[in-house]
Amino acid sequence: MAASKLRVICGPTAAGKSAIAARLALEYGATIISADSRQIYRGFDIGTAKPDWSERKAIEHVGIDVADPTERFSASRWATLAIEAVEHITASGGTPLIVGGTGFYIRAIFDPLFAAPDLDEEKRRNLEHFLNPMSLADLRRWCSVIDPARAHLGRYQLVRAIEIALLAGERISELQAADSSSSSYLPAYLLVDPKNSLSARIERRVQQMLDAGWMDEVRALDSSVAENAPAWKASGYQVMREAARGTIDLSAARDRIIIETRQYAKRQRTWFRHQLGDAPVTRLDPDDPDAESVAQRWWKETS
RNA sequence: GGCCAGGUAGCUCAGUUGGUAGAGCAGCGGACUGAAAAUCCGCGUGUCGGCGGUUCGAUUCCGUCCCUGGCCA
Repeated sequence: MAASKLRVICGPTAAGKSAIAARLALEYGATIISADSRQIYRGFDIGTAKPDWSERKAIEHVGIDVADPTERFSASRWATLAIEAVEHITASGGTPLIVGGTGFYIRAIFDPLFAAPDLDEEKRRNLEHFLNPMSLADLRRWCSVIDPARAHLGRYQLVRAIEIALLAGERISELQAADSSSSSYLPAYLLVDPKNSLSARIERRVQQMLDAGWMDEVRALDSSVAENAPAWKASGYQVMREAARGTIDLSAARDRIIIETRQYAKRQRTWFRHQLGDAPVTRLDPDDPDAESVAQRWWKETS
């Protein structure tokens, strides 16, 4: 069976992906699948720039509000959900459009993750109990013995590599190499990135979030969502929580959030620069006068 | 006007008993296979406020001027 093409709009945060996606989705009757690891969480709305209710009424969105803030989500869970949505939308005559900035999630659709070995939950908990307090340097030493190909990575990756090696007797690096599964989809990327104005766009958007009542949202979440819930890891939320509690003042919080968001956007740019593989990528700068025609051409070329 | 404390990287500052300097933050580059808005790795030349003087050599000592803050008039 030939792989079918899937349209994906990606790019750094605050680049203007949603606006372009909304225009195309309205015009062509598409359903948007959000590829965003923070918009999955219920209640974290303003700071994750979820589409508001009027937008969601006009355009069908999936992948938003699908998890409780305390749940640890995963790339494979998202990929499963997204593929199901694509199949469902296609079967009922619609057109799926993937839109988001979580590159790792998006890649999991087109370059499927290896089938993870089942780990004994109790053993895993015990091992994590042992591993979590370890220093980064020690974790790295362990990993360089057990699965050296992963020893250069970050803390969570090291822990996972050690767990899989010790509990399943397999190395992630080898599971990966041995994995031959392939996707039934091919990506057609529209990479949205304002070369010069991203920083200013971020600043503007943070201010808009503040004006839209972000502080009130965070105050309410602080009293109802556990402090260590994964959803709090979205850019700005921990700083806003500090501001809501009065530990830092609002203007300092605002400055800090702008910085955090820029740093995140920079990591995204690095990802999209190197991790998209051989797939065709159409670049769009929303500041260019021909942005709209680039988007239209991209849509029509992809069928 | 007088006295005091400062003026060193984009910012906050350290330092050089005279041999032209380094931290944090910011910034930049990179990694990434079930936590990814996460987790990590790498990158530090800048008239050491200006001009003179002493010295083989001054960012460092001396003089002078400029700027900022504080106190006194």
